[in-house]
Amino acid sequence: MTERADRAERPGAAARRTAAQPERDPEAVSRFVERFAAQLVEAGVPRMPARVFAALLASDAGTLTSAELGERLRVSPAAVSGAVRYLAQVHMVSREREPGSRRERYRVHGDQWYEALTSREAVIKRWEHALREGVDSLGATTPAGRRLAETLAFFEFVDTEIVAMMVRWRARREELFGSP
Amino acid sequence: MTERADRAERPGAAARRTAAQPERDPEAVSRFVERFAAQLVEAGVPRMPARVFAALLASDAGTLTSAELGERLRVSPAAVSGAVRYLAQVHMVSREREPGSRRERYRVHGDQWYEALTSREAVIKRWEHALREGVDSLGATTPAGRRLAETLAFFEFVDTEIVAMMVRWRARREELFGSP
DNA sequence: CGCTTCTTTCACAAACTTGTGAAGTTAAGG
DNA sequence: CCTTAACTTCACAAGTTTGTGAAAGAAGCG
Repeated sequence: MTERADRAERPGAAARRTAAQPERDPEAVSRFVERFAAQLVEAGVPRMPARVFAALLASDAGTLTSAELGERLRVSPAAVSGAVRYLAQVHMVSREREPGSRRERYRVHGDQWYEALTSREAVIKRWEHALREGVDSLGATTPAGRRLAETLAFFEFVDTEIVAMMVRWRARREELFGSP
Repeated sequence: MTERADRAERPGAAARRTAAQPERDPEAVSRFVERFAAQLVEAGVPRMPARVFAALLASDAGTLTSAELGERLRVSPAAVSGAVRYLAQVHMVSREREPGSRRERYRVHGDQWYEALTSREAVIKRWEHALREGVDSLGATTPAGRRLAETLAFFEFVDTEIVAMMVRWRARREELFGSP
């Protein structure tokens, strides 16, 4: 990826923008969405969920309807549906029904998704389980068994550390951004 | 000379098995390898690299040659080659040339790979970069911009925390397992 | 109630991944 | 030097994954 500084905007633009715009410069938003989504994809998130998620992140309200998502990402309702199902399953978004409309609204929990992402509780638990089995069946006193046991200990350590870390984060966040 | 690896054994364990096993019960090893690999796959690691990595983890010496890997996993040399290239790129294994032979030896750095896995330095750095761009182009004072800024702050926080955490881990590890 | 609007499900085609055999490359050992 | 063992690269076939259009399924609103 080369340096293609195609800025659609000049410094003044941000100031000029006023309440009239439903979302700021769709160009810029889309650029961010695609770039951030690409990074998520590299980290192992399936593509469409990554794009949907990035779009939600970049929305002012932090919520979008299925229709809005389809429109912004230029994909079919079916694709949105699938992506949202995935994201809900891994707790990166939640769905809310808007009372008085059959529209569904998807929301990124600004302050929860990255906690989920970082800790990956379920994933780590399964690793630990597999490692424990390995230690048992290879024998805790064999060189390989010892290696597995150490790895297991590491993940257990991380588990507890992350809990503490998130506590510190919430404190720091308050300090930086004020109370939620 | 292929079979001189994997032999630093304990008396008790050796008694239960027949003395001449090149690796402990290949059945059990293979079962662990496939199960652990499956978990890695679920976490986003490509299949063959995951299997190769698990096989190395479960080897007593912590190293295997390309030929040994191919044999244990029942795959072609080409597959091993590709998998190893991937793993080396993400620093989960390193390759060493055995002097006096054209065999290459792949090693899992018992105490480094999970550090790499956990911190995912490069990945997080790229996320931060994408987020910074996003804050800039959406405007730091817009709601969406603020959300991105907070996410960015979180990752920066995690960066520094993880460094400290790994220091604590090394201490704990020594305490649990003695010096490296 | 039934119309209308929105969402989900399903079968399938296109696009991408993976692993293979075979040919190519490198370097040890005669 | 030439042979040969060991690994790598390449083109391609098999197998997945993805996203779509079409049709069916909810749910407000008249």
